[in-house]
Amino acid sequence: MKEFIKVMKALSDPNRVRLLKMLQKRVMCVCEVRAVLGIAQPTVSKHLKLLEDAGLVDRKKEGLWVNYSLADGSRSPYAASLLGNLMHWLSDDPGIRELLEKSEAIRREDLCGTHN
Amino acid sequence: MKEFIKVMKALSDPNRVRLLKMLQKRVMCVCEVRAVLGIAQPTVSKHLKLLEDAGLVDRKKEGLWVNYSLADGSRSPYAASLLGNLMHWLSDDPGIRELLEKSEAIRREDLCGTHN
DNA sequence: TCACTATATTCCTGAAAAGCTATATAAGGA
DNA sequence: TCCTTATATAGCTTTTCAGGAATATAGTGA
Repeated sequence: MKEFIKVMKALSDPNRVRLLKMLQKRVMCVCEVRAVLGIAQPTVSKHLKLLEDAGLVDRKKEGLWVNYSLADGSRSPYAASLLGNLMHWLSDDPGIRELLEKSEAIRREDLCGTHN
Repeated sequence: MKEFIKVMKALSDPNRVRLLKMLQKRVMCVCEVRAVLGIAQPTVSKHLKLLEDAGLVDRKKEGLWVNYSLADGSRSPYAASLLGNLMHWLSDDPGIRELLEKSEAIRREDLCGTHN
């Protein structure tokens, strides 16, 4: 039950759902997410940690960056099912579409070093 | 997005999930739920209202009682999918098994009128 | 070793939510 | 009409959680 609730809570926040929808398209680092969602960097890190604990996201440190990607679902059957559903859910949502466009236009090299 | 979040939030509480698992077996009134979950009657009513708003549960007033049942999913595709998954999810959970047994042993005629 | 930078952690604040008691509403029977 | 009873709502308290600012950690390169 605890595992199930953890996954559901992770999916109960709009910014975390947006994050997952973006990760469906490509791997992202923290500062890219920050730029697209328009929230502070520590907030992004916290969301990502929550998603990782729920088995929804994998992290891979590469040099100074940390690349986050959708989990394969091997850690939680609930996460696996929900990620599968999310693939088609909300694809027509205007807000999601807008975010995905913004996400495509962003390059991490342009973001980092300028501020944070 | 709002509809999606509403469903996920509704499924993020253990007592509401227990409630849905019980409703998989049979229709229940508020005081039956109260007796099985061991929480106050107003709390049960609030949970049920939330589940109804999310399209997960249907209510049908019959005389003095209100009978709650699982929704057919026609009001929300998210609710429909999740209810489908819930049918097999958590069926082996010890806490859920225990609740279902307790639920079977309860009759609303024995509960009501004594207190509330 | 020393700066620089991407990410994580800590601490705080305000809003949301679960729980309760007390009260209101609604339906049935006398 | 009055009383009883099942459920809903209001008001309150406590806990949880999203958000931000400030600080710590961990890589990288000079």
